[in-house]
Parts: sequence; structure tokens; C-alpha cells
Amino acid sequence: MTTKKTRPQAPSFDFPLPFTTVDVVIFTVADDALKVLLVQRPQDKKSEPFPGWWALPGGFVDVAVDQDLLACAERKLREKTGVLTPYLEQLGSWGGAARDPRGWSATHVYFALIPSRDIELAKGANAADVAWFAVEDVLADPRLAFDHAAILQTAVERLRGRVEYTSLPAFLLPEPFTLPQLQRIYEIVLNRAVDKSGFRTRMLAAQFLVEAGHVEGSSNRPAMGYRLADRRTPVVFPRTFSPRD
Amino acid sequence: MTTKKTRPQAPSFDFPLPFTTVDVVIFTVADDALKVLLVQRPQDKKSEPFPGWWALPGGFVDVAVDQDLLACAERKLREKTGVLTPYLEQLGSWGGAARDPRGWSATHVYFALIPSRDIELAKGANAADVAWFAVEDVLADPRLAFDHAAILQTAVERLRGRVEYTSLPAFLLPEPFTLPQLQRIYEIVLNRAVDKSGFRTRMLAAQFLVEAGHVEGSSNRPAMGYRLADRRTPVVFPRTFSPRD
DNA sequence: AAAATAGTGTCTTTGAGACAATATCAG
DNA sequence: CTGATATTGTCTCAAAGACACTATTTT
Repeated sequence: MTTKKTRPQAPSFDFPLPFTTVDVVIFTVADDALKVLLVQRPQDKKSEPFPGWWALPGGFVDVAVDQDLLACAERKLREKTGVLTPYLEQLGSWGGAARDPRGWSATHVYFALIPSRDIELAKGANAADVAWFAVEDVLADPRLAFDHAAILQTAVERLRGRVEYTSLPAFLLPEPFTLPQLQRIYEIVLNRAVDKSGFRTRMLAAQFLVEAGHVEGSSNRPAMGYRLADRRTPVVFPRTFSPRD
Repeated sequence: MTTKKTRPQAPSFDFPLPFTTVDVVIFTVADDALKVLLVQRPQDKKSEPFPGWWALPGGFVDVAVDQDLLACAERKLREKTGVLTPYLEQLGSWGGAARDPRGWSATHVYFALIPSRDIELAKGANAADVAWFAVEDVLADPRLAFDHAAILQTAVERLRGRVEYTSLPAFLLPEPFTLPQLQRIYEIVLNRAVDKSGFRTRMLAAQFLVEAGHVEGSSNRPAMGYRLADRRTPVVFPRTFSPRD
């Protein structure tokens, strides 16, 4: 993490400043499972905390490069996955004296949804230290650097919560996609079955899909393909999926 | 903003750090209107940006005093209002090169809901520079310091959004309160009328209110008083108030 | 024709919206 | 009793849940 161009800090203050970082929780669905992208922290350098541990991709804000927090998050995402314009939403921020052994730090966390086919994991020297993990496995054995386990936990809760009443899962699929494919994504993220008929009615009534011709499935009856009318913002449904107790 | 106790910064880095601040959007309802607490920035000191402008209460994180971001937000809130344990939720963070003339800065924003009777505005020397403003007025003429107008806008949208399907407005009332009083708060925040019958059914079905004996109103029929079963977390309703187009 | 998946129809239930009706207090 | 406010009841409607049924493809 080096600064290419240094800029003089405006007035100097007589009190210590916390570190400012940005982390990105990058989700995708592959192999019928919700996955999250993790990077392995350097093993060798002893100055770096949590050597060899897995962590969310992220790092220090570079005030000479990043115009704002969102731009910084987009940069981190691009550097690790090559993806340019995914669904990206701010999750929140975590900051305190104890989360980083180097001192008081605060991280601004974003979460991203990307179709698994769009991904081209960071190549070159550091290719080996980036990998997808099944969210279920990571949460069951949450040994992540810093407070990243808690952050991931919050991100998954936020994702599951949103999926109950928005079209978010559509951002996890490459276009065009079929309604059965989309339903499958909902079921994977929510970890429960969803009724076919009600699902179709809800999706089509929400008016966010545009037909894109039939897609030839591997076999059997072909299904209608759809694209998103708006690739930036999810649609909000009038009710959640299950008001059941 | 001075640090009482300085702590040596762990390792020194060769790149400039952004400033880290915390701001709090403090809402209450008084005089039949949604209000927000603002503080006036110092007029005299020329080193301070936006002299004389109104701003959200907040300021630099004090790494010697604040254990974490939430504790910092609670401190700011306590210093301005004397309130100890209100409803407090993280709103998000704003950071970039342009928002503060002194340099790259990032602020972590919380929003608080407090009953207007609990408030004791900051006394002493700086009593005059803290005041309640009608949210409607501020949004109509949004001349606030930094990017605080945008932050307030987001906070109001978040509040209005949550109020559609949660019991949040209950945190704006002192206990015990009556259902008609609570309904009035909903109407003020949402800025529209709410049906009485449906409102009562919804509130009572959600099981978050406990009866607290009759409250003698100014006249007419007395209403049942209620307290919150859980003073920390709001209840989520199965649907929003108006799915109408 | 059989298997498999895509897509539709029907009935029930939940909870909101509209609005009328009744209850209980002060004066 | 009257006025005002609190509280309840009735009818309708939108959308979800359950589940059976039909449609279209491949083999």
C-alpha cells in the first residue's frame, strides 16, 4: 500500500488520527452456493497484522488517488475481480481502538453483487491469495482477520433481509436469465424453498424484467430469457416473502 | 476539539491520513413537527471552516477517549442533549477529498430519536449555538456546513422509509404514551393521514406495547397508556403502510 | 409415450384501507 | 344531554401461500 503522489496535509493537528480503510464484501452465487471473496494476508512481513489469515478485500484509502469512499471501493473491487460496474451498496462502518493492533482504525464497508461468469480473479503474483469461499463454511468457522467475521455476518444478514423484499438477486445473474434460474438464486440466498407460482407472479408484476427471447436450456422445455430494465437499482416488492412466524 | 491524553501513534506511515469524524442526526417531534438538532459553527476562529454556518452536531474522533464509533456518537449526543440512551442507529458514512476544505475527511453518521421532553440542551457558554429546526424548513433552504444537507436528506429518507414498516416513532415519545399520540407521530413523520382503525390493529398485533394504565387526557375520554416492551429495538411490521401507487 | 422442466389456475389466508358504529369521559 | 375523543366492527381488496394442473421440449 504505497502512495504514488503525496499531497501536503492541510493544517497539521496536534492529536493522532485514526487509520481510514475501505473493505468490500463481494458476493456471488456459484455451484449452488452463496460465495464471498476473501484475500489472504501476507505471510512474510511481520509488520502486517494477521499474517496468513483470510480477510475481506480492502485497504487504506489513498487520498491521492481516491476521490471519495465509493471510488475507493470501486478501485478495490476492480483490482481484485476486474469487474467495473456491479451492484454496490454501502453496508456501514466499523471503527475502534481494538480492531487493528496498529492503532485506532475505522473501515467503511461496501457490499457488491456480481454474476460469477463476469469474474476474472486478480492475476499475476498475487493470484493465489484471492479465492471464493462458501459463506456457509466461513460463518461456521469464522476465523477472519480483524473484525471481518462480524462484518461478514452483518453483510449476510443485510443481503438476506433485502432479498426478502427486493429484486437484488437479479444482480447475481448474467443476462439474459430465466425465471427458474432467478428463483434458484433466491432459494440459495434465503436457504429455503420458494413457491414457483407466487414467485413468477411477483417478479412479473414488479415490472423490472424485459423479455429477451427464449433461451435454449440444456434440455427440456426452453424458458423465456429476461434482462433487467434498470441495471443500477433493485425493485422493492410490496411485501416480504414470508410473513409467517 | 482537544485531546486530553495523547497516545503515541503505533507505526508511523509515509502517507497522509484522512480526518475521521462522527456526526449525529438527532430527531425529535415537537410542536407537531419533525425537528432536527443543529449547532452553529464558531464565528470568530478563521481556522475553522464554514464560520457561523449551522451543522449537524459532531466532530473529530478522540482516540484517547472514544473506545469505538458508537461510543463517540453517544458522547456527542450526551454533550449536546444530556440524553444517555436514546434509539441510536448507524446511518452510513460520507468521505472524500472535497467535503472539508482542510483535507480528505470521512465522517461516520448516526441518527438518534429522542422524546422532546427528555431534552436538556447543552448549557453554559455554548448554549446559544445549539437549536432545534423544523426538518421541513431546513430541507427547503438547505444551507448547512460541509455536506450536511445531503446527509440530513438521507437521514430523513431513512427515517421515513423505516417508519412505513417499523415501530420507530415510538422512540420519539416519552412513556407512557397513548395510541392516538403514537398515531399523531406517525402522521407527522410521514406527512400524511393514517387510518385509525387499521393503525390500532397493526400496533396491537405487533405485540411490542405493554399496557400501563389509563392516562388522563386534558379532557374527554381518557386513553390507555402504553410502554415499550423493548426499549432498544423497533418491531418490523409485515407490510408497509401504503402499497398504493 | 415418458421424463423433465416451464408456465398457469384456483382456492385460502393475512393484513391493510375505508368508513361506520359504539363507548366513555368532561362540562 | 352534548361534544369530543377513544375504541371497535364490517366490508373490501391486494398479494402471498399452497398445490394442482397444463404446456412444450428432448429422448
